Amino acid sequence: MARNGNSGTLGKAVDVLDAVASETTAPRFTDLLARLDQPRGTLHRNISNLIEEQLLTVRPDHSYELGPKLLKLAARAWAGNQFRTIAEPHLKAIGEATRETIHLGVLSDIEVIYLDKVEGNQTVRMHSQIGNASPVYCTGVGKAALSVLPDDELEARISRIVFERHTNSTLCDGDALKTEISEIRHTGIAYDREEHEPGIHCVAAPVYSSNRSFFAGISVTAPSFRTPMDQLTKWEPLVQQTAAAIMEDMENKLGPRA
Amino acid sequence: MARNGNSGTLGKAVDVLDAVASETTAPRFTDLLARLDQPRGTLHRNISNLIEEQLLTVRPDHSYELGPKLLKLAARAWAGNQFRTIAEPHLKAIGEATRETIHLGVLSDIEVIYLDKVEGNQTVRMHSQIGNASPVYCTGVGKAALSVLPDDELEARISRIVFERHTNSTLCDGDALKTEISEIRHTGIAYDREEHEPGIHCVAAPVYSSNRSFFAGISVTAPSFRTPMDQLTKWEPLVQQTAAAIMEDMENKLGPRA
DNA sequence: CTATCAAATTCCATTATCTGGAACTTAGTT
DNA sequence: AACTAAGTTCCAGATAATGGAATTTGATAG
Repeated sequence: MARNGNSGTLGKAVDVLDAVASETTAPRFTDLLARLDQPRGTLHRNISNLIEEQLLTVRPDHSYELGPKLLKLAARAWAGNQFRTIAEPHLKAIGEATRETIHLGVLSDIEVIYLDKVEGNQTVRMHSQIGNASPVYCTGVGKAALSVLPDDELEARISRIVFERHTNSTLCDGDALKTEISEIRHTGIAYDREEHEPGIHCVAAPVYSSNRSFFAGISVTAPSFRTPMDQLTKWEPLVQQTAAAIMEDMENKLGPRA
Repeated sequence: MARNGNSGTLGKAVDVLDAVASETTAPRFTDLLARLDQPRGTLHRNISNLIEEQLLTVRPDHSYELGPKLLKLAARAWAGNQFRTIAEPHLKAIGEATRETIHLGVLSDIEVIYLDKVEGNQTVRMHSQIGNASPVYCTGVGKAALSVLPDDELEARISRIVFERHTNSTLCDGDALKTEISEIRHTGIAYDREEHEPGIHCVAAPVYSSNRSFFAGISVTAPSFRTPMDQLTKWEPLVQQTAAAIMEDMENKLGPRA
């Protein structure tokens, strides 16, 4: 559980933020001390610096919370994100075509971070998902993005995964995942067959640019009781076309050279 | 324009993030070099470290963009934010009562960072505002929060403001602002009379806890063509009651001691 | 295709900053 | 009031950041 060993001063500081972020309940000093093997003095000063920068906040009971400055930076990160901006109209289009939820996610080490979400049904609050990170191995976008990675990178990342069972369809070992990835490499389509959340499945396609080492994906997500598997299958071409259209826009807008 | 002088290694790194965030167009290395007086070598390594931590991303044309990791951290920061969680039901309630847009913002130096937003009319995308930072001197929430600051803090912060005219009602000097703050201190209500955006005005009340040095505010925002000033005036008690209710909840849930 | 100039990246001896063990202070408990 | 656990401060030593200069890369023009 101890997530440590990031090098450099900045790395240590980010480790602290990660530790605070990954606790479900706001940690106190001792909790962090136990979790991150940084010595007392060091940890204390790292925390003080983070508080100084508004990246961390102290609660009245001496527990720590991520600071509002992160929200400010993230708002800019979201608005300024080039890939997201380019993809946006395409996501809206496929959202209207399918009337289901569309996700745009980018690969970040062994997680998928969602950059955007278009709802078929507009009742759910948007921001509840933006920025959320999910494991690669049990999401459509994650597997799609993995499938376009060069072999050595794929190996390296899979070896770093710590599998956790989310549903009884979750692929829980590296070999099963590798087998599925090689299929996805042929078909160009990835499925999440209720592997992350029971009752939810999706079709996904990769969106990437190898020479920019950029790996992402889009997906159409639906509840399985309402939208059966064969409907997802019918959406395959649409998902692939949308992915292709986004990649084409990227090539054009970013210039054809690497 | 040069925003520099933050001390410590982490401070320098955050300066870089701030610089990238505050440029409207993604800056390249030289742009940052000019903006932040960090020497070439130093800046270069700082940038590399930030990229390593996924807090910054390089675009194909060597310009820099804030990284997806910020979105991940911000999603946690938002979800875990204690104040926001406590305020949420109250915001919903006043949102339903007024059928207008409700903002929850927290004071961060001389800016207001919006923590939450409840729409009267649900067509606008939620996340477009979360995390957005606005100047203190021309927003209702900003002025409300300033009004509950101790005198010395108030002075100090006002002296740091660089006023910029947003509309022709914007208060553009410290004295005008101080005069208005002292009125707000009596009434407990702040207005933004189209001072930030033309056609938009709002009523706001402070939400704070001096002994926790926590300063924030809530506001009801409306387009002036649809909702005239005297309607805002009628909402004064409601806004104050909501603010009071949030503060009471905070006292109860955080424990009465400082 | 090659020359030219600007921008980006690397290098490394110096030095400031971070490190971390231990002593100290504060808060909560029996 | 005494005790225990949690949080904070201190400072000599080690490490990682600094920053000027040299090198490489890349864009633009001839």
